[in-house]
Formats: sequence, structure tokens, C-alpha cells
Amino acid sequence: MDAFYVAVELRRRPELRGRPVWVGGANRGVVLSASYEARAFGVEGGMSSTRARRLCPDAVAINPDYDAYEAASDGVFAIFSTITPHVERVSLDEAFLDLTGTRRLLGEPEEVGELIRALVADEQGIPCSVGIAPTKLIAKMSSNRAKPNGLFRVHPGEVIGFLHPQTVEKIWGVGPATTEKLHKLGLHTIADVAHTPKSTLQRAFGARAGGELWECAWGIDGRRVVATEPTDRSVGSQETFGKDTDDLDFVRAELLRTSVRVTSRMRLARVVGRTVTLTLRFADFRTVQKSLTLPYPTDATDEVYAAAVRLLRAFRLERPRLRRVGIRVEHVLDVDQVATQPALDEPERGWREAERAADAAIARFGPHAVSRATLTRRAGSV
DNA sequence: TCTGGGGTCCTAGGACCC
DNA sequence: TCTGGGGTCCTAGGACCC
Repeated sequence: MDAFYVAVELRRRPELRGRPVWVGGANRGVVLSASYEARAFGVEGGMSSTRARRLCPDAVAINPDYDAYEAASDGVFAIFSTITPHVERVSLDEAFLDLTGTRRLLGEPEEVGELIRALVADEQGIPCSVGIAPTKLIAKMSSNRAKPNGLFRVHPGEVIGFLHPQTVEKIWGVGPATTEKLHKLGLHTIADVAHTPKSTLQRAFGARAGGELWECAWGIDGRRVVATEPTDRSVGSQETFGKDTDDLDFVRAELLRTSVRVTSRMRLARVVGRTVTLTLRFADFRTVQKSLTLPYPTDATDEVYAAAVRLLRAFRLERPRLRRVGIRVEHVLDVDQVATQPALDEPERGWREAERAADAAIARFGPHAVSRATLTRRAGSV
């Protein structure tokens, strides 16, 4: 999808069409999606909202509405599934479709691509771009070339000609750090990378990453389109404070709030996890993390919270200027795959049941139906 | 008032086991 | 007195993507 969040917003606010618009967080936030009109002013995704406002004061800024984007995404993926069952979801607004085998039924890939674009425009009112190529890497890069609202095909014989003139940062998977390193080696175009010995790249970037870089530069990509929904490997949540703080009581309350968010999502998804990671970001943007692995997987708010507090203590912070905290639970498993093993000295019924009851009440009466006393007091005093 | 929040994957060292 | 090779698990950090 092109400027997906903005496109969804424009459906319900058509009067904003043709104007600079961006979606993003107002307070200490960043731009998530910018209309092409806003991009003309230099506004782009990832940039701070402050900067975006300065670049284009007349732009309309919209707070994100993830439920709406998810609903639109479901609609788009429903369209994909009518084309082929071989759909690999990359994100809310991006997918790979394996068109091997659709030719007899639906015609040439270009025709299929245009069909998809027409269906998405008609049924969802959203523009999208299609890249067609023999491999995922080239298809992804073709779709970038196709934007906005276009289609671009790279035939097998055209891969090198398409790839080599482009600059290294256009490679999918090459970000700022790798770009800078490549530049220091004197490599600027993909052709430069291709004509560098693989062993040189491997020395600079490691055996694996270096080898992959060289293969990318020659368009070699053996990855298949994998239709199965990838199961989540971790569940996490983080929050940037309204302003930096050194109040550890406040931080602990935020950790509890974050633990509630993470574990209630885990219970909803019916997963449990063993490793709890606490991430801290300081006022100077330095970011550190500590993790610990529990003896058994859990989805209990109190266990995750207790682990987070232990990790916080392990940092031995003195008057920290904290900007953000985050909790992530890794190594998650389907709850049905796990034999629950209550600790020997713990009562069979306890927090687990209380949390399930709270989840049920929240599902029925809304997010404020039940909450921790600590958080309630906190909310009341602020 | 510079710099979010959801993730994945890789590397590297140390502990520990056989 | 010297000291292998293979493997897993845990922890910390970093790059990258949308």
C-alpha cells in the first residue's frame, strides 16, 4: 500500500485529499505515514513530529487509529487470498504473492498485478503499488520503483541491469549502519558491491552478512514465499514518558502498566513465554537492556512485573534520566503446547485465575472495568 | 519539545554438559 | 600436567524493517 495510514484516513476525510497530511504521535512522537503532498515539503516517515510541523506547518496531523488500519489491512488481504493462497504477510500493508501457477487462470503477471491494484482501489479505496520479479528481493525493490500507485516488472534477464546502477542503501536489509560501512570501503553502487570479492565483504561484515550482501548484489535470492502466518516469537510493549524522569516509583508503576499490557495480550493470543527483557532508554538516547529467563513459561502479570523490577534493580541506577521503558517476553510458545507446572509450594488457585477473571471483565465492560490498585491510586493522584 | 512502537534476526562470549 | 571438540542455553548488544 502507498502511504497506507494516510490513505485509510483520507477515505473518511476526503476533504483532505490533495493536502499535505501525516499520521503520527503528537507528544514526543514521530511521523508514521506522510501523504505525497506532505513529502513534497520534506516530511517523511520516522521523522519527529516536531520537525514535521516545522517543515510544513500547514499540514494536517492525525493521531493514529490502529483499529481502522487493521480493518483495512484485513480487507486488502482478503483480496489477495482471492488471487492465490500463496500469500506471505510482511506487515499490515505489505505482502508477497507467489504467482507461479496463476498464469493459466488469470493471465500474465502484469495483468494480475493490475487486477490486484484495481480491486484494492475499488473495494478499499486505497492506492497500492506492485513489483513483479523472479525473486522476493527484486520484487520488493521493483515495488519501490513502482511507487506511487504504479506497477513495475523486472524480467529474469533484466535483474542485473535493474540492480547494478542503484545505490547500496536501496538494497532491502541495508540500513544506515551498513551503508556507512560500505561507503568507507569505497562502495556506492550495487555494481561496486557485486564486483568486490565475496571474501572481502565477509571480512568486513561477517561470513553470513557479507555473503548475503554479495549475493544480493547479483540478484541471488533463494527465499520462498511462505504462506503460513509466522507465529510471533515475542510480545512486548514500550512507552516513552511525557517527560524524562528520575522517579523510580513512577518508573515501577509504568512497568506494572506495561506488564499488564504485555501479559493481557499474551493471554488473548494464548501464548506463554520464558525470557523477560527490560529495556531502558535514557534522556541522551542511550539504550540498555537486561533479560532473565524464568524456570517455566508464564503469562502472569505479576511474574513478568516481578522479573522487570528485579532487572531494574540489577541496573543499580542512581538518579537516572529515563525517557522510555519497555518490556518484552521472548521465547513464546502456544499455551496448549506447555504442560503447566505449578510451583510445589504455591496454591493451585491464585493470580492466574484472578487475571483471567479481570480479562473477562475487561472484554465485557471495557478497559477501565478492572485495574490494579497501584495504578488506580496513581491515576487518581496525577 | 529532535528522535515511537511493534517486531525479527544475528553475533559473540561465557557457563555448562558430554 | 595439560587440555579436544561438539553442543545448548543464557545474556547483551546491534542492525534492520514497517
